[in-house]
Amino acid sequence: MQPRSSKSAARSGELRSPQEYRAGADVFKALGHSSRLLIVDALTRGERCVAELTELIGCDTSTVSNHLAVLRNVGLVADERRGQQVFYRIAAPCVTKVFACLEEVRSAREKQR
Amino acid sequence: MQPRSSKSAARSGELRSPQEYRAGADVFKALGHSSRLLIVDALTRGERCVAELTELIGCDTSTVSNHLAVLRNVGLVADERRGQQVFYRIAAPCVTKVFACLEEVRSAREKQR
DNA sequence: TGGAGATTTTGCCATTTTGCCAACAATGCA
DNA sequence: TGCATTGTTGGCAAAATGGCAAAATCTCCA
Repeated sequence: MQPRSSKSAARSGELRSPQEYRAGADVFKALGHSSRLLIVDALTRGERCVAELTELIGCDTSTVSNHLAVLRNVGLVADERRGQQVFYRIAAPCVTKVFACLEEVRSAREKQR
Repeated sequence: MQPRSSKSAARSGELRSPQEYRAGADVFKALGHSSRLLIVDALTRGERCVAELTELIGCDTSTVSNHLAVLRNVGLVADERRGQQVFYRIAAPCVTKVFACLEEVRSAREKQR
C-alpha cells in the first residue's frame, strides 16, 4: 500500500495512518490461519503448553512453535515457562469474542446469495 | 492443518470443526492486508464506489477490484451496481468494532514488554 | 450500433507464507 | 555431569499471495 498524502487523507475524511493499518493487518493475518485460529480457540478455554497444542493440531512441534510465535509477536497470546514446559494464554481478552463475530459474518454471507 | 480424529477432538474438549476454522481463517485473512483494512475502515463511514476506493488506496484499479473480491467472497462487504459504477458497503455490522479490538490488542502487546 | 467510462478477469512474476527436518537451547533429574 | 524432555531456530522446497497490465465485460448515451 502506498502512503497517502496528507492532502488526500484529508479529502478522504482522515481515516487512520498507514502504520495503523499495517499493524492491524498483522493482527488479522495472525488470526488468518486455521491452525492459529484453533490455537486461539483452545486458549480461550484456558492455558495450554506447546505439547498439548501440538497434539490438538496434529502437526510438527516446530510448526506449532512457529504459529505461537506469530500470535505472540502481535500480542494476541503471552507465554510463560514453568519448568520444562512453556504455557501459552490469551493476552487480549477481546479475541474471545471473535467467534461470535465470525458467526455474524457467516449469516451475512448466506443472506447475500 | 490435518483433520483431528473424533477421539482427539473429544479429548480436547470438542472445540470446532476444521471447516469452521478454515472458514473463519478466510475471514481474518481477508482483513489481514493493510489495503483491505483501509477499505473496510472507509466503508464503515459509508458506501464507496471502486474509483473512490482506488484513489484512497493509491494503487491500480484492478488491484483494488481484486481486494474487494476477497472481502466480498467472505461476506464482509456487499456490492451493488448503479449505472456504470459499483458501490460497496459493509455487510457484517460487527466489523465496525474491529478497530476498537485492535486497540485493545495493541495495549496488551505494549504491556507485555 | 458504436464509443467511452467503470469495473472485473486473466496471465505473469516477485515476494511471502507454510511446514517439515535437523540442529540447537533450556530445564529437570538421576 | 550426563541424559531425557520440551521448545525454538534456521534452512529448504512447495504453495499461496499481491500487484500490474492487457483483455474482457457491462452500462450509458449519442
